[in-house]
Amino acid sequence: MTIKDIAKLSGYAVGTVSRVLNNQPNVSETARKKILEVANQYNFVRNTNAQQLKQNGRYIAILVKGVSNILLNSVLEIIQKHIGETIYTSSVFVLDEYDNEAKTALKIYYEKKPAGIIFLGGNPQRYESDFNKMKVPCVLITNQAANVSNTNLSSVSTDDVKAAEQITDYLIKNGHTKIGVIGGNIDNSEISEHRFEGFMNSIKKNSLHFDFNTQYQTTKYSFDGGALAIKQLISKFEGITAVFSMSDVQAIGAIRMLNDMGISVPKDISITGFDGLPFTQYIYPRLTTIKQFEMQLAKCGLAALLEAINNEDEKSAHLLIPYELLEGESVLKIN
Amino acid sequence: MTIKDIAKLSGYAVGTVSRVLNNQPNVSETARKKILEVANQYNFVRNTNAQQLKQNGRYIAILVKGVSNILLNSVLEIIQKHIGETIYTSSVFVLDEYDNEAKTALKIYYEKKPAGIIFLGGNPQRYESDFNKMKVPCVLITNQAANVSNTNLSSVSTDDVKAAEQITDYLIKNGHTKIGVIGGNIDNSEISEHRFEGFMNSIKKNSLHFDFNTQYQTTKYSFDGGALAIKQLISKFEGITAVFSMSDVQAIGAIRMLNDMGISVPKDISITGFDGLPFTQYIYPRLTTIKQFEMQLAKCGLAALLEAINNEDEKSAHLLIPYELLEGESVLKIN
DNA sequence: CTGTTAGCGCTTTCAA
DNA sequence: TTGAAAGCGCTAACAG
Repeated sequence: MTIKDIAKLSGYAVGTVSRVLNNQPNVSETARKKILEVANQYNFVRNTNAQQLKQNGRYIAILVKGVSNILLNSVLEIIQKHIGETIYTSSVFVLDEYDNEAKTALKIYYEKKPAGIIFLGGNPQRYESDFNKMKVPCVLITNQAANVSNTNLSSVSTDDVKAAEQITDYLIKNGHTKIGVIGGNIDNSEISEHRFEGFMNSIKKNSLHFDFNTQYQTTKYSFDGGALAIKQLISKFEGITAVFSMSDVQAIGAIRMLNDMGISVPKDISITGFDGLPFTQYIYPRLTTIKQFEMQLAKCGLAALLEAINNEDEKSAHLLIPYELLEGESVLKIN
Repeated sequence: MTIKDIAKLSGYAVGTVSRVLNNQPNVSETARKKILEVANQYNFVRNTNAQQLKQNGRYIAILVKGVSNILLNSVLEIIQKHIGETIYTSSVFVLDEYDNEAKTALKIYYEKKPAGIIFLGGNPQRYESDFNKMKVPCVLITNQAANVSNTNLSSVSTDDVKAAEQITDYLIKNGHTKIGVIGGNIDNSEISEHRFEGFMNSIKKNSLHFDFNTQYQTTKYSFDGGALAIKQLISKFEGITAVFSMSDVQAIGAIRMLNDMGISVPKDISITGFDGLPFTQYIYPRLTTIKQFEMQLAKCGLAALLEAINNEDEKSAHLLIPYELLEGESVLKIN
């Protein structure tokens, strides 16, 4: 079944069929009806390869960095659904933590000539030389990409700075002053940098003291990372009563490790997370954390990309999405 | 950059360039070298749309049902990586729980003319009329598809029956005889059916009594599903000391609900899960569960598909992958 | 409003 | 071993 067949069957020419299928004007109602009828009858579906070959630019590539990231997966699902309602087609490429997202994107860029690229997670702009070769609108979702010279790149992310500040405020309000931090490397992870910035804003605002060497533990964003980090933090930070952890998974890993060491959460140590993953609200103790809104991240991200695709002269945008502080059971009020 | 350009630049014709790029014979070493050199120099990448348009059949479609399923996501990641090492290209389509995977697959089938289709999760064969229209090898991963007339469909899954039997044996060995079950609808979920079959094998083998009405609670595969189910189970099944839950998420939901009701796991009630998701080993109590091997599911699944693609006359295969019983802390030895 | 046709970039015969 | 050329299914420009 090709449009040629449909043309023959309907008695019209391929041009007319194509016009109907693309909802273009300049087609009589009669023709439209007849052609649609035949197409439906034979369950006709356009060959996207041929279509894409002609009109380079009805295609959006989605790169997901870290499939095991539950947050990204919800966002992905929403985005795919919405793209389906536009004139664009899309497909998704899955990368693991160690892949170079810019390199992969570049390959796809040459291969498929997409109209736009969506990065879920990752930091493509870090690999400047590859990234800048792409002359296509890109949007980075969940990670922030401000301060980037490349005007192709928009970003939509949670306001990490504000959120981190608020949850730290919450710890302090509950009487904690000796707060340790579990996070990523603030020198090469934008996310960690922003969350640390927010944390420090709160610390300063409340005139507390913070010694990076003894109170901050750099580690991976994983259960094990959290487990390892808390062990070191406890041994080097005397009197610690609370931990600000930069992700839910690290917090969960830390809590488990504390349990294994005979230290109870929140009785002995309070802990907060970041992300608001569903499962954190089903464990004991329910985690006090920052909930990110997947729906908004997804919708705004896609909207920003489409905007950039359609308005050539549009500058890149950098949006911040609201968040919510989930009060769980992992923080104890002291004093 | 098209192969035409490469042809011009290298002094050869497009035909020769194409042959080189496809590693075909009948090309002189000189030509091969020269062309590869030029291609590399200009960072040439073939336009896959044009390629696919010609040779319908170097493309594998991957349908993922339920993105939030962590197990499927690991499997997906591995599969995509491996396809990259073959002559095939792939892309993934994400469906939610309520989408009809057979319908979606059929659309892709017409649109893209794939060489094969991989279903991660889902039960496409349930929608026979649509499913049977597809004359392409398909493989279903994580779900079992035996007893299916359609010889296009292979499946690779964990041996649910055996695994369920073994973990039930484990409960019984620990002194439990009053065991409730939290699972899906065994009438329309193959997975639930198999796991229940295994469970019953153990029950019978150990000459225990089981009353479906009071001891089985049907519910969704989700945290909330588990939470709701345990509540009902407890109220209708007097003397219950253990719960066989058909998924980790249901088990976690149930444990949280029990906590909220002041019932302790495993002190008052023992619970087992199924899937072996990473986070179940970082919570308290560590879940006793069945670990499925993503790596093997992925590799065998892809292998089965490629096999079916290459050997037209090959019958569909139905593989069972081993599993492992993870002994956590959610089961108490009684008696 | 409709039909005809060039050509997207590639692979693959066929002939040289 | 190589080149020339047909054509995959579609869109869009042009002619009518």
